[in-house]
Amino acid sequence: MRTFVAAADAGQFQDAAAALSITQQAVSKRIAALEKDLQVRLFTRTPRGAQLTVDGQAFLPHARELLRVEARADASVRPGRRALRVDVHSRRTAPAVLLQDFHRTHPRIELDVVTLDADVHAATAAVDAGTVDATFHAVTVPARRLPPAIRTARVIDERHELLVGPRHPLAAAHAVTPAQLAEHRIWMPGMAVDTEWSDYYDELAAAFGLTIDRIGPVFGNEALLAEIADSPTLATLAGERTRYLWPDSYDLRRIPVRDPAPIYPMSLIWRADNPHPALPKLRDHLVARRVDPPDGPVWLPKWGR
Amino acid sequence: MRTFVAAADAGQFQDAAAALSITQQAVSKRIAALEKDLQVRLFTRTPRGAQLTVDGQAFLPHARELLRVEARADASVRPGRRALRVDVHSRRTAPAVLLQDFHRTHPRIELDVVTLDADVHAATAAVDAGTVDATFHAVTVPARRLPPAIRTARVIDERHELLVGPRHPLAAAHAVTPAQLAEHRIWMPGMAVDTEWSDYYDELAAAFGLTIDRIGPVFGNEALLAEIADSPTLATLAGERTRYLWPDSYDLRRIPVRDPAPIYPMSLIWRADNPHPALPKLRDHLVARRVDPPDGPVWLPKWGR
DNA sequence: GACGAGCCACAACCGATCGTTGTGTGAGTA
DNA sequence: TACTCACACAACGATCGGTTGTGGCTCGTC
Repeated sequence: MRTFVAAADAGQFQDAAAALSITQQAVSKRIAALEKDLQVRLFTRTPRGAQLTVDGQAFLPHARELLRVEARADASVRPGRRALRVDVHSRRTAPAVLLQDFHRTHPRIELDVVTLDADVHAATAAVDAGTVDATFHAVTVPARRLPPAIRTARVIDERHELLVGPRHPLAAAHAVTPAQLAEHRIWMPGMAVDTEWSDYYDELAAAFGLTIDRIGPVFGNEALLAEIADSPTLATLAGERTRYLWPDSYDLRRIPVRDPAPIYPMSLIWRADNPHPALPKLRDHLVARRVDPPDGPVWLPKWGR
Repeated sequence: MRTFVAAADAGQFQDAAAALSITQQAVSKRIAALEKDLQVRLFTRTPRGAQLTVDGQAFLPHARELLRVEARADASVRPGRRALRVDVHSRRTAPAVLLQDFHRTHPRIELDVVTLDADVHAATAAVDAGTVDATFHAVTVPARRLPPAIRTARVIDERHELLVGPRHPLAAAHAVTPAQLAEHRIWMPGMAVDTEWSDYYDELAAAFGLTIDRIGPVFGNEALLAEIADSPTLATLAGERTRYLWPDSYDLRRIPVRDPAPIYPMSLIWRADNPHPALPKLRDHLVARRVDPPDGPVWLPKWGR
């Protein structure tokens, strides 16, 4: 591919060979092999050089694209100049949404979004070890108990919505208060114990007398949404910016939880001595995008106050 | 890359090897070579299989993308299942704009836009020979004088705009008539004689007593625009949907030509027995997009009436 | 019209590459 | 302790892909 592009650019095999530091014969062979593979003639050879055929013309942009993608793939992992690597705990929640927004406004910055499937501590350790450049998590411990090189900045205050089906008693509500939820069953299957999320929802449940039910097999979000759409009693909580997709026929309602609005605070976590040039840009972007303060009364967990 | 993706999908080298019809050892070698090249570990080997490292996770989507691009590159030229290949005489004029629109509404259809730099006859010959699937041109001869397998459909009726700089006497006009243009000099450098375009503009000039000036060296569109921006007398004609880009400082004006509006009629040209499945879709799309009839009085060349 | 220059293709050769078979190592398991 | 499973290492052979050498073609020039 590289040889083909070089030959197309040079207009003749000899110069392309020089540019690639190989012989003209090698270029000829490579092009011939490519043509044989594709079963198509890419150049018309003339005594003045080689000109692209129509097929060659059509192929050229694809070849260039291939080289671009290869360079990006390389840049994504090669030590020293790899893309900014950020861990999110799910590709559907606020951190992923904000990263997508960051990518839109800074399309030139190479970004790799990975999911380590780890809690705060393991993810922080990964940042400390340098396997990822940053992660988004709720920081539940004071700064002095973190590894010394680690820095955090609170960049997300995520409010909640109640997700219910059309037959649920709250289906028509414009907003609900946490106190109102006490009478209803909140279902959040698959939330593991002893994580930052369970800490948060346990404290929330205790504060407002909620019943948050985490039992039941985990069949994934699609199954959860299908169950909720169908049930007159089940409901679940989700972050305001969480991306859920469901068929129109489900007729699910997203109802803001307010007065007070429970806030799930999340921080960007990075290493102070990480020299990646894109890191401060991400931080600035997130700070600028922060909804601060959310309007109306809010509720925060103890560790977030 | 293919081996890496297969191994990542399988979760172990053995199954990937089976899927690729090679031995486990070969997979191991390929992955090791890739890792050595990238200077990064992509898998953690366990007695249960191989799991992606964070680097591997980051690399995987790029690897998949590379394979996709490769498949598209292949499909763009491989005989039998290549992309729909359409010739336009310029990437800036209406046909290219309409193709882009077609691509937006049918993103799944592989499309290759090429420029043969040929007149109607040569382009029609190319369609007849099968080097391109279709071309856009003004058809100046009756259907019976075309090769028997060739079909045409008039799909574009392009109106014109006058392009002038801020010091031109017509700079402030909301519209101009062809008759008004008789007093002004129209500059269209680089328009070769004995082509469909020169035929058209010669007839237009004769019909309204215009002075269309085709002399002068061709430095390209950018140079033309710069000259026009600067001149109080020069003007040029352009198709309504022609994409021109110029700096704001040029302050160029695009003034519709109306009463009557000179129409440049263009047809899609294809071979009746071309079995490419995307061809009828393109034709239908173009017919649906056709502005038919353009409102207000129009002027057409003899061969277009 | 002969000749040289420029460019690409073909042929012979040779070292590197890549896949194969065979074997070793380590972790989990009966 | 022995067995299984999965990956790594080693040796070997075919193929690949590069180089050098050469020939054919076209064009410009004398």
